[in-house]
Amino acid sequence: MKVRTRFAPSPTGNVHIGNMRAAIYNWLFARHHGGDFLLRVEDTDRERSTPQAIKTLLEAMDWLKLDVDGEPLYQSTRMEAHLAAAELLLSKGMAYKEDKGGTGQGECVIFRMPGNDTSFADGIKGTLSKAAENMQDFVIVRSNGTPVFHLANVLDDIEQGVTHVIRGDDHIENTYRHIALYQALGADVPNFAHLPMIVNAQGKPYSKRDGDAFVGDFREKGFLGDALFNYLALLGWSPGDDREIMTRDEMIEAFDLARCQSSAAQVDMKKLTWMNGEYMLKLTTEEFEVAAFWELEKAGVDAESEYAKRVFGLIRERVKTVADIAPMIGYFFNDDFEYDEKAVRKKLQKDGVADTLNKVKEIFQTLETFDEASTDRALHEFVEESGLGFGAVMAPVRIAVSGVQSGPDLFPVLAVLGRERVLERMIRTVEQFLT
RNA sequence: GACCCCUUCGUCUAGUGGUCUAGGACUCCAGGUUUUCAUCCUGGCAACACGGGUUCGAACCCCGUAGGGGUCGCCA
Repeated sequence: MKVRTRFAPSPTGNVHIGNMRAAIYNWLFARHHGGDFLLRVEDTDRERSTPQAIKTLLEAMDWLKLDVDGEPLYQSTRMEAHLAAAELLLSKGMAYKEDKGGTGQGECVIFRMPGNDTSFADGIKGTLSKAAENMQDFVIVRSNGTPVFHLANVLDDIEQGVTHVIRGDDHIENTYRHIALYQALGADVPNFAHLPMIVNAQGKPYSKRDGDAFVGDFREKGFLGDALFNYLALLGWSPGDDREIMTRDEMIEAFDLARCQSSAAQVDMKKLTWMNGEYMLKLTTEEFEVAAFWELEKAGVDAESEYAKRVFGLIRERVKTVADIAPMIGYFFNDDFEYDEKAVRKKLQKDGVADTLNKVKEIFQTLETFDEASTDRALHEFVEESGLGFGAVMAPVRIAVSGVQSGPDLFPVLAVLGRERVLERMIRTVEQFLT
């Protein structure tokens, strides 16, 4: 039978990375087996399920390149079928109505647990079981007449022909109920696999306060979709060898539920950042330029020029995230850049620095050409003649033209900025800090 | 409280009875290359939760304890 998995989020405007990882595993599993990966939008909460929220969800999936087979099923269109099934269960005596009283809410429909012990083979955790006496009847239709999650979820999985339900392990308890529902409805029980949760840096479940846990946040922080996908895929799963940076095809080929971890995993931003850096390196020059362009647009800089492309080339291999780009090269586009206080205090405001900068300025003025090779040669000569350390010359010059003490190779930076700008900045720096 | 799940370096993990004085990656630290910055290279620190069994032999099997997490009739 063809494998069919699904991702069934409720669109609330944010997609938690725990959910998104579940989506990734469903996708990987389906692709590995040549099956279908389906989407079901559980939009029964009309308040929160706005068109905007659904759009956000689809964008997140698109960003991670999780392509869906077939049309998405919107749960809100299935209410009649859900209620009809409830009626059927009622008529067979498998469910009953009850007025919970007190609140005067009216009668709800309650599913009657069949009273037998249940166990199932979880694809990740192995055999799980629960005794009948520990399972209670549960509500499937609210007193206001709307179907509850358990009913809707199971019916829609049946409708979509889902063969493998891969979801968070907070659903384990629900699974016993769902199995009873499948059986009561005369449907085949699918295979289940329960993923451990993703926790915050304190090892606790993510809460609203933690931030950091929504897919959109990672995008805003400058991470690449492919990198986040790779990172999340490896958070709770490993191919069994030492591979970490893997292509989609490699991950699809190696993916196996049995190799998934059954304990919770913590997100490590440092490792994600490292991995993202590796992916930044893999970007083509064009892809990098596009990313850099948008970052600068966001910062209000017009970066559509040959000059900008030269600047991008300087930092091409030294950014870890796309968010690193703008702050690293702001001084190329803005003459009123800020000076880093610490850099000024430690490297600039020292005896002799004014002298050094003035001399270097004079040297630069007299150079026949002002390019990478000539400035390089000239500064080396100056270092030798003056007897100053290389760092004692380079650092002040760098801070004078960029405001910071670290950055791309200095000589190319000088060349791209051009003689005029370099001289202006050196003069201004001396006036501002050294007089 | 009841029921269920989980437990290898700080973190992600490899490991399915002997090859484990426990391997890799990220982080961190120390050297080195680069007469700037970053990269890069080499090395180092660092773990089988605890206690009992079973076995010639246990990180791997069993039991217990502790700790963490989840669920507990109208959220999904």
